[in-house]
Amino acid sequence: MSGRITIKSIARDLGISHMTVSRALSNHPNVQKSTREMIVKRARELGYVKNAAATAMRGDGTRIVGLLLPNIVNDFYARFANVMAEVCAAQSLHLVIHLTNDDLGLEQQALERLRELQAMAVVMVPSPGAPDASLPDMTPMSIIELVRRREGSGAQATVLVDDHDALRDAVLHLADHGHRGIGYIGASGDLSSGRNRLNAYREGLRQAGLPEDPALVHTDAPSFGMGRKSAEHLLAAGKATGIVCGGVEISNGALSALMHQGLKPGRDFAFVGYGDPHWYAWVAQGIMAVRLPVEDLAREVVALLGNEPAQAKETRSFKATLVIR
Amino acid sequence: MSGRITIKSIARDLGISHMTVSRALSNHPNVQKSTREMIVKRARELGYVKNAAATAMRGDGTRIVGLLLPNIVNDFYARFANVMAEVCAAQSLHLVIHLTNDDLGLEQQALERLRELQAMAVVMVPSPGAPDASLPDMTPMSIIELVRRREGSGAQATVLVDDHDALRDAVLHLADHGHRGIGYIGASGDLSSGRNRLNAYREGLRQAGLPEDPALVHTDAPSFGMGRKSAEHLLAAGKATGIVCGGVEISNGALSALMHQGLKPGRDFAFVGYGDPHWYAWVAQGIMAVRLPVEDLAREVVALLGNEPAQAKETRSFKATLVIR
DNA sequence: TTGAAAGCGGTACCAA
DNA sequence: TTGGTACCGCTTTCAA
Repeated sequence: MSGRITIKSIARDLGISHMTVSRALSNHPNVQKSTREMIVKRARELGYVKNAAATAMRGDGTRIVGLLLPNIVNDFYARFANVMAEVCAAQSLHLVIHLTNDDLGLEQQALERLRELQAMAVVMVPSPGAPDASLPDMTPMSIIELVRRREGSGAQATVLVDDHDALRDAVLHLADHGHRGIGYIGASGDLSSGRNRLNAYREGLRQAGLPEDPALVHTDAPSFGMGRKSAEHLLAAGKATGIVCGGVEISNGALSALMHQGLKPGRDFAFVGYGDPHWYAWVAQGIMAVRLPVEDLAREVVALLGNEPAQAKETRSFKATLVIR
Repeated sequence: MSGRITIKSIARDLGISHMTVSRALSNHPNVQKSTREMIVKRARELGYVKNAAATAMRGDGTRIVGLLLPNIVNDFYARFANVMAEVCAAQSLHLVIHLTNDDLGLEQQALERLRELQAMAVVMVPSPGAPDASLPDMTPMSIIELVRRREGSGAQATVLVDDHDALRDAVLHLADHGHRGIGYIGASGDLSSGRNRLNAYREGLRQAGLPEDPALVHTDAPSFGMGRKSAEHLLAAGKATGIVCGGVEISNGALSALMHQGLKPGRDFAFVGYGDPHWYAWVAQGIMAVRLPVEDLAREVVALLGNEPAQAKETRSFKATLVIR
């Protein structure tokens, strides 16, 4: 028996109607017990699997979930993807990953491809910047925004990190330890998350009774390179004795600038990272960081996958915590 | 206009045959210029995308590639997945990720799901252990094995790391620095890669004129936990002054055992990791490691994706290098 | 309990 | 240059 195994090929093989085979393999009641057993046995022998394309064509939906991340090397995104993959597998969902590199064009391309696949849902970290308003809408894919919120995006739900207190506490902690020049490197205000984090930093300064010095604040489209460059500038300017980061890639970039100059974070220079890869504990005396609730985020996202697009737009957020080292 | 946009709905909308629409949107020559322009314009307005399921049903193949990895948190796998995702996107291939957790059952499940999707190819790191021989074969998906080779697997190709020299050199380097109790933690012999790495370690000992002490060698199914436990045993036994690792997860596990005991790798204890996450450079004085050619592996794998299953089974390997710190 | 027909969205093939 | 038909694999609906 060659070629792909279908219910029809099995039916031909057994000399019966393909409908009987279909019913037997879909656990429909109206099949004689003996017939069903024979069919199930033969199907197993032949290694039959249902053709997902045929199911999709009938309008029964795919079990495909898209995941759009800036990259998957960053510890935070990797861990998120890992949990997502595990939970999706448990529900026999397919996880299709696309990397956006924080680029609107790549993001748009990925969404289009997912629409071709008829993905049932897309989980995405929206890229910074304003997308072309004339783009076709993505219905009927339900879209869940992660970590960042894009205004007027038509997303069904948003799952955010509430990092306000953790970032404010980071500033307060550095101030408590005598730092007066506390720099901030974060995302620009394209997305609300960027603005919120900057506000948390400012509130920290205010509560510590420190003035805000614009020279100590760097904001732009977040990336590893941006974090590194900003940290280099802050170090060169010499006004800062500590840095608080507001972005996972920024954090690694800024850290690399410090390490490159031979500065030991926590000893030569105060540093609070954003996102807490396990190895932060092992660098120098351990690197302080804002820890993100990855597991909570992922589980909430998967829980939302089942929801119908008809539901009201929902926003959930989970608290980040400051890890002091 | 509601519902999903199809060539038929567009045809109805324009009062023409769906065949003309199909031709216009597939760049067939036999369409009048004016007609084509009108169709293309309308399709763009409506946000038409081709239905991938319909294409698949016709037997034209999907553009889906499966990727099976033990996990995606480990730096090596994450970087591999990242490069794969980038290259796949450039060729408008869909990358479907499944995590196996090095478990044969999960691996088998993932393969079955991918067969339902009619994935054109699967790239997989085979799990340790012997799979049930009675399992249905996976044709017509072409399978590419990564990093590990499973004997008699029916894979179309295998892309390996040639780490022999790097591991041997690691042992020689430690011996040069006066170490006589050099432990090894690696995978057991289920897969050839495990055996090869152990052999490289042995050859290093031989060339260094050191005897092999079975108490210094730990091999088992590779995992973070196995690496950590093995390292703890080696440390407790007190015969080893250095450890060489033969596996990416083992390496992180063993390292965590050292750090947990407050030992500084490279100062209190010699340590050679396997796989070289960028932060290895930042821990203690920097951690020595066998660096894997991630980029080469990924590009080779993607190059092989295009090959027809008819091709002879091909094996390519890329050299790892020892990074001394 | 079983079977036959129709349709999902495309394209190859033929007819006009 | 256009249009009609049939088919891919599966299930819903109706008929036997």
